[in-house]
Amino acid sequence: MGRWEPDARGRLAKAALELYAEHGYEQTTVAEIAKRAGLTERTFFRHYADKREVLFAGAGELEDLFVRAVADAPRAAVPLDALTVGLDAVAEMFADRREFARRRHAVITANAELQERELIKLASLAAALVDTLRGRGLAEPTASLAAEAAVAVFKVAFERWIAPGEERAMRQLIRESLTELKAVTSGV
Amino acid sequence: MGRWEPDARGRLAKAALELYAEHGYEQTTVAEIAKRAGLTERTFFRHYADKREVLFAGAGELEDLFVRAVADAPRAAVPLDALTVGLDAVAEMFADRREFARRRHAVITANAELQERELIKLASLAAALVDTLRGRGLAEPTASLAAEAAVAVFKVAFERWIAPGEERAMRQLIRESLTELKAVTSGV
DNA sequence: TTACGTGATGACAGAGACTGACATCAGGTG
DNA sequence: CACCTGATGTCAGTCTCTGTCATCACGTAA
Repeated sequence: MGRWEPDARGRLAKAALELYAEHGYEQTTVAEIAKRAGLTERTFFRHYADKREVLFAGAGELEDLFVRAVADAPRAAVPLDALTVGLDAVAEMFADRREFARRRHAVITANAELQERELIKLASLAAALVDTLRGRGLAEPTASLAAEAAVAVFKVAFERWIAPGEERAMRQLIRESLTELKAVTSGV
Repeated sequence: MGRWEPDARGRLAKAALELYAEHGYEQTTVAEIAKRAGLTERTFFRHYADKREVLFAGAGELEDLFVRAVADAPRAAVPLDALTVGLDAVAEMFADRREFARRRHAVITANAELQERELIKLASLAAALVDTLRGRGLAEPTASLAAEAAVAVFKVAFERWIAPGEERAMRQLIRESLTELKAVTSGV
């Protein structure tokens, strides 16, 4: 056995989600999270930049996955179709984590600071998509608008996917949201 | 003359923007802002909920203006046209404040925490637009997608409007961004 | 085996954001 | 003149987050 219990980072994330869910984000102190994980407050801040970031460790991977899928989409694909390839990749990644996503999202929805962090992660995703679309030859401001549209579709589809009782696959909800977006922007 | 210098709130906002621009947001303490405004730190927090909010006092008015314009758009107007009425109202409100908007936006762009706050203000705007569109009879998720699209158009047009050397009116940039959005979502 | 470097953690002090409670006091009101 | 009100000041305290130094199991090389 090593000197320390393994996976300190994961233990902190687990303790934080539990405590945020049990007592609320604001009512939970970092010292409490660290204690439940068998560590000290100082060590928490070595693993996570701040008290919010502990809920968003997976955002980078989601961004990488999305971006890579868009970049690898057929060169002939129209921007929105390339973005759809990325959306499908994200849907697949989430597929078997619906309950975890529900718990996590309930915590975030209950607190404005956490929503802010979620929004900037989505903004970062949008910015990365803009770069990728530009790399595919799309000009501004079209690239920004297409990226924002794709993120909007993701947001809407995700919220529907985690709605209580919802059982349809995220991929299907993404398809429906894309269709709705096309309809509403075509001025019907 | 009254017991206190007038417009404490405005003095705090002015001092904060100046100091954030001069030394950066993080390097500025609330005590310094209060001192420049001739007040104490405690009084700052009576006027603004936190150190960031002092830059976003106008967000509520922008939201009200936008929402009211959409609500008052002709009943026959298609969602995107109603939203365009709102965008035009916002453009008019900004018209004579381009230099102030540039200074303020430069401060926000330089700091992630301030960007988070900006994003949640835009999310609040989007949520208010959803309510308004629902009031006009639009169903979900179409209402959410239309609102997100309108906010995306605003973001893109605003950024172009404050770009160095840009002199075109915001209304025109909004028109162009709307056209781009329609093109990209129609799959061209 | 011994000496040394490395990396994850702990301990501690301190700055700064934010809050609650109470004090102050000019101006209005009866 | 007594009283109330509202904006501000003062002070103590909690919590987030950071810098710095100490600790110590483990791996590596002489």
